[in-house]
Amino acid sequence: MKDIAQRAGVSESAVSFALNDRPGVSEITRDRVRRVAEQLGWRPSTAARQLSGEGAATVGLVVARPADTLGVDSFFLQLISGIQEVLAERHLGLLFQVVEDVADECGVYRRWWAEHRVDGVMVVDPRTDDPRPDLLEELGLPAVVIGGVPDAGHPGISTVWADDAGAMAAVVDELYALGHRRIVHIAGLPGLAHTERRIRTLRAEAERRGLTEVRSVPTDYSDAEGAAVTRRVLESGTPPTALVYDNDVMAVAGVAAATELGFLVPGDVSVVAWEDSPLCRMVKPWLSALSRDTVQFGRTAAQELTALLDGGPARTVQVPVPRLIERESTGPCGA
Amino acid sequence: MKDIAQRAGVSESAVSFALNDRPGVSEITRDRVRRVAEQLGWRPSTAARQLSGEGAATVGLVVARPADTLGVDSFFLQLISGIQEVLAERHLGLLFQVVEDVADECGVYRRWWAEHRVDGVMVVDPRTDDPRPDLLEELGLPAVVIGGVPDAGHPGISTVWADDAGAMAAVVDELYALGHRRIVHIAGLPGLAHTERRIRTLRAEAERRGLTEVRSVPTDYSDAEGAAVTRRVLESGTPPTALVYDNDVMAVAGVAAATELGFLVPGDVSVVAWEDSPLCRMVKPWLSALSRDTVQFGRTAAQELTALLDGGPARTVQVPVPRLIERESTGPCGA
DNA sequence: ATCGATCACTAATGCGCTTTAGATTGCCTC
DNA sequence: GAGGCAATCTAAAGCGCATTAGTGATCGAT
Repeated sequence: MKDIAQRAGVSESAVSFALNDRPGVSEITRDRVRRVAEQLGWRPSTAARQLSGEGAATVGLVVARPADTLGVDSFFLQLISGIQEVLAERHLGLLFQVVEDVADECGVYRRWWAEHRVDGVMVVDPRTDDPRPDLLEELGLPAVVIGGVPDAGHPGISTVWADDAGAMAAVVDELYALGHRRIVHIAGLPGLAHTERRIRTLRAEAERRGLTEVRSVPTDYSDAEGAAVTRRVLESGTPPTALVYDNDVMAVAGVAAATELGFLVPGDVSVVAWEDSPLCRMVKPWLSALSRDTVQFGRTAAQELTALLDGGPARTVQVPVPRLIERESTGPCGA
Repeated sequence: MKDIAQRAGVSESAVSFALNDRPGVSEITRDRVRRVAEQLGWRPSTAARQLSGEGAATVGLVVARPADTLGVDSFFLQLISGIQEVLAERHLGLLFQVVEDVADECGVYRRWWAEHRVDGVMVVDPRTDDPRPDLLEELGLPAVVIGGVPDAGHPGISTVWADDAGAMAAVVDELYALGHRRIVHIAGLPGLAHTERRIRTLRAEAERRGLTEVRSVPTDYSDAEGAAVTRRVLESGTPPTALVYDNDVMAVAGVAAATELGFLVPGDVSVVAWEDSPLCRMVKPWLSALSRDTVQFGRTAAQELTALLDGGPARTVQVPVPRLIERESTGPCGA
């Protein structure tokens, strides 16, 4: 920057004004400085900038999942690439961290905050009794919760959410219409907010229709548990005629398990996967799935965060309800 | 830090000495300062630290793949979680970015370098005629190339690599032993170094054995192309009796496509997937796959980078050769 | 008893940038 | 033509830390 000042024949302050579109320099000087800066390939040192009051030009994302259950679904990378698109435009960096559990995650937030490493964070996998919003509010770290429930309790935190309840109701509607009365929901991790919401909605919908043989079984999202639970419920006295899996991986593993037990899909049992992905079209029968635009989800979340960083108010925005794509794994109830 | 100095009754310099294990303070003062710092939950501002000569305490990772082909395989998240493990110990952050192509990637490196944002980077998906090592060498940015070939041309850059050639040779060995003489390799992206290496090795192995009906077909790694190529080669006059897929996703899609055409796996055609993952055990038949410890791969790479940051010499380290796990999709040649 | 050396600590500088408080000039007004 | 004002620019301070050059005090050696 000293170089620029020298070459342009002005003071460093003038350079700062010129490059940050601040008043105090004439247009011709501004242009000259800009040209010199460009020519020199100058970029402001984020460290120096940050030290003098600006932000860190970085947002954080921490994922709390054990390594082995992390890579199985494509959700995260899709989400991240959506986030990136928006952040890249504004030259914001994404600091990414994988940890074991939520306690560690809180530790990371505290550290980032103390080190002034990030201007804001994106929180994924919101949970019931989640300590993170409280913490972030306390730290004063702008945040957007991805996939949470609208939460009036934290005025500084934005929420981007999909209507899982509505989607679950739609799935039950459709299965009911197909004649299914015994439905098992192979759910995801018990602590997650959207898992609980789906479970509650399923129960409510069942009660509304007077269905007694409808239930949810929580799992860890892994293919192994998906298959195991599938075997268990299908081998019970009165097996369900429809299975709803909370992710694509379990659905695929479940179909394989069912087939092995001699159950035809969708003849004997219908299957719905909550997350759509190429996977659902890679196995036969093709899986009916709840589809949403995960990349767009990420974009929306990042937009909310940048809005927050710009001093905007916290908002709660809803992304489109996941749509049920009926393929080959759902059909009329045969039992 | 000023607070700490005040509360401990010493100067800021003393605090700095104490907390950085530098000589110049007595052990009792050091302890006292440490206690106060801990009590206050103090963490050094990375920005300030960086400004006074230290590094950014951050390493960068940029992935150049279009969003939709990104999430399909579990490779990246596995790799990243391995990387994280090592970085977290040293309180190094991981700056992550997804871009469209290598040109953009180079732009990101230039920007990071100019902004002093990272101390080093990890390069993935090395290519033939890759511009990145040259660039990084020019910028003087410590780097480790993940999955490259040993490269003597860049003294400042470490390489962590798996012996794809050896693995391919082992696969051909095994398939040959099973009686297969017509083999098609459904390869990955043409520009990638390991793709080319696998293709070359396959050709060499074929020539060595006098096999004429062995070839590679490059793809974009997607399930769609995997299935399409599978259909094309199986419908040709003399279809291959063994297929080697460069990733798990294409292998699964390929098996589905083959089955649909009436080919039995492994009766009519054997299938090997290059990358092992839960996916390979989720479909029937279970896929024989080349397995390696991707998380460990990431750990090794991160260790090399930290060694480089500590001023160590650039090295070339090899991770274990992927092992062929024979499951149900390979068998004796029936044709 | 005096000098140099060692130890424990403090004062002051600089990293690269933003920003506030001047300084200088030209121009307008009455 | 003197005072005032806007426009354009410069000087200087400060962000939080590391580091270098100092400052006393204590100690052992002569």
